[in-house]
Parts: sequence; structure tokens; C-alpha cells
Amino acid sequence: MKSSIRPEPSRKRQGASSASGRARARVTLETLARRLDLAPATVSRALNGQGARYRIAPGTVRRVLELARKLGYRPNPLARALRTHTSHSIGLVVPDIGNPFFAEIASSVADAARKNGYVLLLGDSQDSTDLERDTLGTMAERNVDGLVVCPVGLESKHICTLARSGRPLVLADRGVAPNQLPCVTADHAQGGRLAAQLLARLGHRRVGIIQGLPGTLPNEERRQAFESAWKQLVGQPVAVAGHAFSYESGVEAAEDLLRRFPDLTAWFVLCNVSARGAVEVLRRHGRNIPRDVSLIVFDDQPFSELLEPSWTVIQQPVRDIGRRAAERLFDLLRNRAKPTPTWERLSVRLVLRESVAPPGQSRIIEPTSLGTVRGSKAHASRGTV
Amino acid sequence: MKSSIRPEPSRKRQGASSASGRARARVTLETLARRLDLAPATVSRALNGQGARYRIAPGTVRRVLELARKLGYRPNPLARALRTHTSHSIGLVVPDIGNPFFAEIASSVADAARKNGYVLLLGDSQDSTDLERDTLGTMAERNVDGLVVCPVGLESKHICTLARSGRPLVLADRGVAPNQLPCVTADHAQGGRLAAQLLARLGHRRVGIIQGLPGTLPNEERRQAFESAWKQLVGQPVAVAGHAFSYESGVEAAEDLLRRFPDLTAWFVLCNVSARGAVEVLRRHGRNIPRDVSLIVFDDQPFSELLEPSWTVIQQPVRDIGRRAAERLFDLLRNRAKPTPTWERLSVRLVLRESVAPPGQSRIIEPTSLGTVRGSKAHASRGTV
DNA sequence: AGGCTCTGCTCAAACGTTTGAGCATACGAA
DNA sequence: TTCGTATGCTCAAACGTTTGAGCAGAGCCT
Repeated sequence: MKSSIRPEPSRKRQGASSASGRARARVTLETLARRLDLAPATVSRALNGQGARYRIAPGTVRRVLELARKLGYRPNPLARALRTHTSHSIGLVVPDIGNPFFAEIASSVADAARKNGYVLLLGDSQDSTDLERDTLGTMAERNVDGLVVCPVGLESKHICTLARSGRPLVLADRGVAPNQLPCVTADHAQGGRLAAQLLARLGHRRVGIIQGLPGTLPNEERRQAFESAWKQLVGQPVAVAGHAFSYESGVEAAEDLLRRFPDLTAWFVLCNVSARGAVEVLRRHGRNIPRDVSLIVFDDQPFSELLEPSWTVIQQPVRDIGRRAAERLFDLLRNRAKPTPTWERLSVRLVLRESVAPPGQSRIIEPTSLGTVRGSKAHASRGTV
Repeated sequence: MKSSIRPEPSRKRQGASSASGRARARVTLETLARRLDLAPATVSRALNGQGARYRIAPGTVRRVLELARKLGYRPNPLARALRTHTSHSIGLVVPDIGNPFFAEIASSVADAARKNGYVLLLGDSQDSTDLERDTLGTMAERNVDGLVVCPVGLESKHICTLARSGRPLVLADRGVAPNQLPCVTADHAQGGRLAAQLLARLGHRRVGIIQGLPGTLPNEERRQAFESAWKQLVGQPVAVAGHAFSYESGVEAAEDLLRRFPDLTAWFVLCNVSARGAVEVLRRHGRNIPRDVSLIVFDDQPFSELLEPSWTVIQQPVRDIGRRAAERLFDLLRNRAKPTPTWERLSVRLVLRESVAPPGQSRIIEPTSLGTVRGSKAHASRGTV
């Protein structure tokens, strides 16, 4: 028998128990150790399944586990994080959580985090590189084990630095330097090509693009793919307007296009929020969609099919993007994968609805077959208040 | 002069520096203390503005601050949290972050957190009380300093327990036991009354409600207020269908109402997601809105005014709800306020658009004035990808 | 000269873990 | 009997802070 004389580790403070009268003291390793007349080290190893490795008697392990369960012991994640430098938390940084696209990303990442026993720190960069940098710094400082970042996308240095510091980091949606970091996005270029092909087949010749934030990967890939396909298919230039992934930019760009290129028969809008602005402008000017202007929008949203006319869209696999990014992050965290800078491009679909038609016509005549989905019930999903 | 012999605190591990060759060692209180030949305690107090209180020489304080700035010292939040039991983090738990309503709440709470120097832990309860309980437990365990909770709302025990444990907690949107806890919601009842008044004035007599999750505060207040106003104004019963804040529930409820009460001339839909389902069903059945069925929806969303017909809605001050909840939380955290169970009900607005009309008619004739806003441009906001 | 007060710090414990190293005891072998 | 080895733990440091208590020296008063 070993001596059971253990020094009281100084005076145990009783928490607020003297005041409230019933705030039970936190149960820590100490608590368990004392009750079992063991050292905290032993208890720790027993709980962490290190019993075999450190020759803790099986009976002892059992007693520890039992008491832990009985007292409802939960290890203190902060102490653990301090000691081990791993916090069981991941960070997610998005440009705007209020945006349904990123909200959906957040939803799938949150889901993955929970299923893996991690907590999720959320940061909103508000499309500002400075805020993004700050937020990433804060999160690194808090020892997040890894990060999913939907970067603003205009600058990449701070992100590369962070990743090089050894912290697993996966980019989603917008990549910066996607050749250096793991990255999951929609196949923006494919979307651009599909849009161009559709409009070309319908007989359009003079078309315009309402773009988002120039310089960001989604914007450039969508635009360039469209332009290059259009050049090849139709051989005409493409008008471009717009400066941000925002409603206001959509409004201004639409006014701009109407003024400078009133003869365009179709618009390719690279962002669903901008598209709302564009539609508003068209209505205000009494232009009919699709008779006067055909509209095709990048990114589907639940309401797209409810509108009159319903929007023809390039549908991104939003949930999959978030899910894959999270999966890859957790693969990295479990050392199941090396941080290869593989760039996964997930296929998009063209969903054909009412907002496109041949120039001057009010509806599509020929059922097209460009790898296209006919106005489908894409969005069910859960509800709101 | 004091002795400058300080024991090397055992061997300093170099981190990964030997491997990567340039991972600079973390700068801690120790680092500063050594360089300045001071005790960590002194450095700590100097940095925390305790200089006066603990009689640190002003010159010393200055030297400490300077070096800290020069070396870019950032206190380790985990160590601090472990020691002080306060983490400079808050938690936000919502039923569904993918839902634009809660995404907007998250946006405003995230904003407040950042401005106050806090990080935000996000939890998604997926409208499950069990998940909510787990998530809250996890967050408490991580020592979040406070919580904003948009509860599922069917059970309140775990939330009350958590709050009673002394952790500041503010409810938002849906209250559970709102008489015991600080709470910020829209004035659901006012919304219900406004809806009833509008439909009554337009001459409707047989109307129905498509509800959300029964038993939750928003659902009950909206429904009851509508019913009681309706009883007073029209003296007719109100049909009720629906079982969740979801698209599917909206579809089923709409089918249900059409089958059981085909003669209703107006529906009050308590959730915008359900409303999408309801509209789908009406279209499928060839019912015209508003001629066959007038529609009024609780909660405005950016797309509501773009639809054809545009939706008449009860608009909630979503951002304000989130902002106020966060403000109240931070007031609690700063001890600027006692945790009074005050329930703030923020005013809603009736936004009149095309989806309502007198029974059998296609549009409103009489410009009504029920504290009503004429189909306004409510949503600008920032954009998406 | 001795005591008192003030100044400017230092000490060491504490928060709750993890983890490498080491210490008793028991048992089998020589 | 003595050594070697296996068994089953314990010790103590470490993670990076914060904080109550206390100590040494200087200056002043009596």
C-alpha cells in the first residue's frame, strides 16, 4: 500500500459556493486524484487511454473512468490547450456572414466542426483585407488548430504567412494564391463557359457582364472564361461594368450598361446580390426580361426560382464547398493528408429558367441541351422565423 | 541595484525553429522580464495599467511598454483565460445559421464582438434542444464570458441553469422564459395584430394561418395576437396549419389549407421560408395571389419585394435585434447593468406590397393607413459571390 | 541610533492539464 | 542472498498568465 498522505494543495477556494450556497466545486483532475488516492498524472493517463503505454493497472483505469463518469468530469479545454498547444477549435473567416452564400458555407463548416468535436470561431472580414488580417491574427493567437478561410481575395501575403507558420489552412470559394494552399471552390470558369454557350446558342451577339469585385478569383475566372468562350463562339467584344459583390454595385453597373450599351440583349451577372440591383434597374426603366434583356446570374438562391421571371442561374454546390473544405481541414488536422496545394474545383450546373430567351423574344422555344438542368426545385431547406 | 541573477527557467524549448530555421520564439512575459531584468509579475502589472496601484516606477512602466511594442508582445489569451476565468470570448447559438434571418443576427453580433475585442464562438443547434444543450455546455466549458442565444424555444431548463450559474446570457428572437432572462425580440404580437387589421380592413372574413414551430414564443405570440385581433375585428375563427419553420412545413400546410378550407381568401404565413413553400403550392394549384388568396408573410427578406407579386410582409428589425442583444450582453459583461429580465420588444412594420388585396380582387384600391409602409426599398445590403 | 513609512519591486502560488523521468515494490532467476 | 526486471505508479516541470503577500532599501522623524 502506498502512503495516502497527500499534501493539500494549499487552500481550495470554494468558488461562489459560500454565497450561492450550492455552486458545486468544479471537478478537476485533482478532485478525481484525491478521491482515488492517485496522482493527477495517473488519472490523466487513464482518462486519455494511455493506460497501457504507461503501465497503469487495468483495474485502476476502470476505477478512474467510473468516478469520472460519476462526477461528470469534463477536462478543462483551456488548460489542455495551454499545455498542448492544441485547442480543439477551428476558425472560419468569411467576407460577410449575412450573405446567404457564406451563411450556407458557415452552416456546413459548423456542422463538420461539431461532428468532429471542435468548436467554431467565426470571423467576418466585411470584405476588408485589413479586418481579415486582424481576425486571422486573433484566431492564431487563440490557438485555433486550423482555419477555413473565404478570403477577401485581393491580397494573400498574410494568409500565406499564417499557413507557412504551420497552421492548417484551407481556402474556400475564393482562393488567393490557390497554387500554394489547399483550396476548394466552384468551377467558376466552367460557369462562365456555360453562360456563354447558352447565350450564344440562343443567338445573342451583343452581351454584357455585371461583375463583382475585380481582382478576386471568382470574378476573374467567371469573367475571363465567359469572354474567351464568347470570343470563340461569337467573336464579339463583351461589355463589362460593376465593381463589387454588392447590391449598390449591381444598380450602378446596370445603369451604366443601359447608358453606354443600350443595345445589349443579354447580361451575365456574376453575383446574386448585384443581380437584385440589376433587376430593379431594368424594371425601373421598363425593360422586360427576357424580351429586352436576357439575364443569367451566377449563384442560385432559394428565391431565384420564385421570381417572375425566374432566374436562369449558374448553380454552385455551396454546401459541398463548405463540407469539402472542412473535410480537408480535418484530414490535415488528423494528419491523414499532407497540405498539398490541391485546388478542388467543384462542378457547377446551369439551371435554365425563364430569364433567358432568344433576343427580342419572351421565352425559350428550343429546349436546349447544354448539360443544362431545366428549372428545378433546387432549394428546399430549413426555415426561418 | 538589484541582483540580476535570475534562474534560467529550465531549458527553453525552441519550438519548431530548429526544423524550419526561422520560426521566431514566442514572446511571453518571461521574455520581456528577462530582457528588462524584471520579474514577470512586474511586467504584467505594467502592461495592465496596474503600475500606479502596485507602485511600479513610471520609468519602468515606460520601458516595459516600449519593449513590448518593439517585440510585438501579445498576451496569450488562453493562459490569461485559465488564470482569470475570463476568456474575452462570447458565444452565439442559433437554430440555423444557414437561415438569412439568423445569418443577419450573427452578422450584427459578430460585429459587436469584434468592436469590443471579443472573439465569437458560433453554435448551430439545428432546431434541436439536445444539440442546443450540448452546444451551450461546450461553450460554458470553454469559459465564454457570455452568450447570446436564439433558443429553439421548446425547453428552457438548460438555459436557465446556465444563466443561474452566473454566466451573462441574453436571449434573442425567441425567448424561453423571457420573464427570467434578458431578452430581445421583435414585437411578434404587434405584427400579428397589424396583419389582422390589414386583412380585416380589406374585407376578408375567412382567413388562415400557416404557422411555424408550435410552442415557440414567436409562433405563439404571432398566432395568438392575430387570432385575438381577428376575433375582435371580424368575429370569425381562424384556420391553422403547419408544424415547423421550414419549407416543407410550408408546402404541407398550404396543401392542407387548400384541402380543408378551400374558401379562405387570405393566408398569414408566420415564416418566410414556409412562405416560399406556400407560394409554390398556390402556383401549382393555379391560384392567383392576391385575387384568389391574399398573402401576408412574417419577416421581410431582400427578395420579398422582387417577387411577382411582391410580398406584403411584417418586417422585423433584424439587425437591431442582434445589435441590442449584443449591447445588452456587453453591458452585463462590463457590469454596467444588472441582469434584469427585461424583455425588449422591438417594433415591427407592416410593409404593404402586391400580395394582398380585397377578396376576389387583383390589387389594393384604397391606400390604407394602418401604420403601414408602402412597399419600400428596405433591402440594399452587401453582396455575394 | 532606532524605528517608521514609503517606494519599488520580487516571490510563489494558482489556474488545470500533460508528460518525461524516475522511484518503490514485487517477483523470478542465478 | 542478491541482482535484474517488470509493474504501477509518483514527481515535478511546463504551458503563460495574474495576484496577494512580503521584502529590501531609502529617507525621515524622534
